[in-house]
Amino acid sequence: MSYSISAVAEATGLSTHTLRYYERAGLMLTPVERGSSTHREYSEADIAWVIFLTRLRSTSMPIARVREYVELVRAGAATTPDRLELLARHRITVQAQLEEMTQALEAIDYKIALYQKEVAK
Amino acid sequence: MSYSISAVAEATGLSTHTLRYYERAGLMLTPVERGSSTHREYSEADIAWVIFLTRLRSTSMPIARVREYVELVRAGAATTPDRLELLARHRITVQAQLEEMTQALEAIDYKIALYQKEVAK
DNA sequence: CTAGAACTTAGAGCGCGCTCGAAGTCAAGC
DNA sequence: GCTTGACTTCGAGCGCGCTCTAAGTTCTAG
Repeated sequence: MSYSISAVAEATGLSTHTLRYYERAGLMLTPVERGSSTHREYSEADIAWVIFLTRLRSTSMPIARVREYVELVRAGAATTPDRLELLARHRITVQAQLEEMTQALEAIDYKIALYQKEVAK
Repeated sequence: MSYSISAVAEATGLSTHTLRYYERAGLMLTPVERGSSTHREYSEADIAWVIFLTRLRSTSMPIARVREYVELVRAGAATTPDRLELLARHRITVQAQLEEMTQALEAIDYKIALYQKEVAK
């Protein structure tokens, strides 16, 4: 079973523009298949990868670093330790972001509480 | 007691460039005082505001929306309900970001675990 | 008093990550 | 077979948020 680019766009929340851009940018594990036509045919595995990709992006991994990671994957099993390290490093930044965001949420909630008290008067 | 721009930069982690940029962009509650010279003299309140500002920014509130908020604050107590709504709306996006990031962390941890198993072999 | 570091303004420049446009090709339904 | 809308490539354009530059002024230490 394969999926059109618009189906994948719908499924992932990315635009078709962005999907093509990611492919051009070398972020796919392999170029997407074309079947008999010139149209892209995404496999389930492609979609799973795009979704993981968006996880990396949503935690602000720069596209260049995603590409590094992709290149390691393409280079085969020997790069597992490098991939591990890349992800472990990224994990640290995600943790930091989570903490920053939690702090920010507290600050916002504090102000909200003040304003609610004020409005309730 | 007042603080030089470089002291504030140090305290907040922003660059002096960024601090001036924020002021120009209308993100300060009032323009920073100049005392007897042309140099900025930040008050404690200014610093507290800059820090809150960075909380909004670190949760991806666009500068234009921060400015809206600032303008409401400047407009006085009558705008409290509007400020409340603005922050409440923003809170929703912060929650969403937190959830997205938590999901991403899980995905990353899953891969890390796989790689660790692989490496341990 | 002087040297040098820190500050000033205003505008230009930049990096990132898309996003769009143009011009053309292809596929599905009538 | 034809129309209509989705697809193709590839380069240009854009919005955001800084970041830097230049040229000049001011503060501080010796």
